[in-house]
Amino acid sequence: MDQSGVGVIQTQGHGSTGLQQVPQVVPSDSRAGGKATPPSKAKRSTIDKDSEEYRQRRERNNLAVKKSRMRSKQKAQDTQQRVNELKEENERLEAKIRLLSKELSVLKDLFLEHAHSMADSMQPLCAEAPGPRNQSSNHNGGGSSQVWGKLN
Amino acid sequence: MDQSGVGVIQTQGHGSTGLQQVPQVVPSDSRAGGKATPPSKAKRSTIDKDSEEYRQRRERNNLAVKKSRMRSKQKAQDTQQRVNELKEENERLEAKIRLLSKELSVLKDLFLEHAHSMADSMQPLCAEAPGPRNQSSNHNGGGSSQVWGKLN
DNA sequence: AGGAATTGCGCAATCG
DNA sequence: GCGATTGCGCAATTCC
Repeated sequence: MDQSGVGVIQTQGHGSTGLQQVPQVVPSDSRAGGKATPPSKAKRSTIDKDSEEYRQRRERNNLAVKKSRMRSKQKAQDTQQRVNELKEENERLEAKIRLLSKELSVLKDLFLEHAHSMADSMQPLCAEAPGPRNQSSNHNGGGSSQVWGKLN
Repeated sequence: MDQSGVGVIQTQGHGSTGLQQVPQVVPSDSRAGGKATPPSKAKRSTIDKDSEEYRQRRERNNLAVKKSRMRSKQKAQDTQQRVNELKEENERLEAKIRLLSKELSVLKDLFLEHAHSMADSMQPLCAEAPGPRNQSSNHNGGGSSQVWGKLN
């Protein structure tokens, strides 16, 4: 980068780049709201660019601008990074969900098995034997499952 | 906003705002790499601001700049929104994890209860009675729990 | 009243 | 050669 910015830089007329100009801003009146602007004195319709005070103000503002832009850029970067962090966390959470789901599934299978063996040991009374011996609990993809209906 | 930009605007020297200047860019040589810059012809060290072609280039560039900045801003906004979306999703996932954990806890309690009643029904043989009657399964905050050790 | 912070804009140098 | 980026300064506004 370079950024000679051509314009009106030198604090004075130090004469380094051979640049010269005399813009002379003339805002005519610089009023938009139409309020009452006591033009008392009318100042000098030409903002003396050569004024010491003017240059100081400009320089301070330029500094502020640079600072503001730096922060703006930094913030953008931070936001981007936040996105990455959140993405990672999301994956971790999803992994955990997969794990918990699997555990739940296993436990439910164990439960069914137990229920069946208990039913088997009770031959005399209540003779009932469901068809399929089940195979892997209820694989409900994503519906809270609620254990099994009861047991909220 | 205004953006008189002080600078060198008028396509010509139509003289409307009383602005006047004679910047005369003189990059001296505009060389940094120190490579060989065949100064053949040497062109005109002064870029005629009044050139028709110059104004066209500037105008096109200004347009491009505006466009670029718009996109940049848009991108930043999108990124910010992405953060919000990810945050929401994160909360959803965490809620789901809480739910699954609770279900798991309940199931484990049921399991223990069953185990105990089964042990109770077996009085004669294997006379063994652990101390505490357990109270609410294993509340391991966040360690995969692995159901109970076995059953990977 | 006033300075710092923002913001829109144009310029010029670079980049691709 | 040209559009896209980028750093910078200016000026108007806004914020404090």
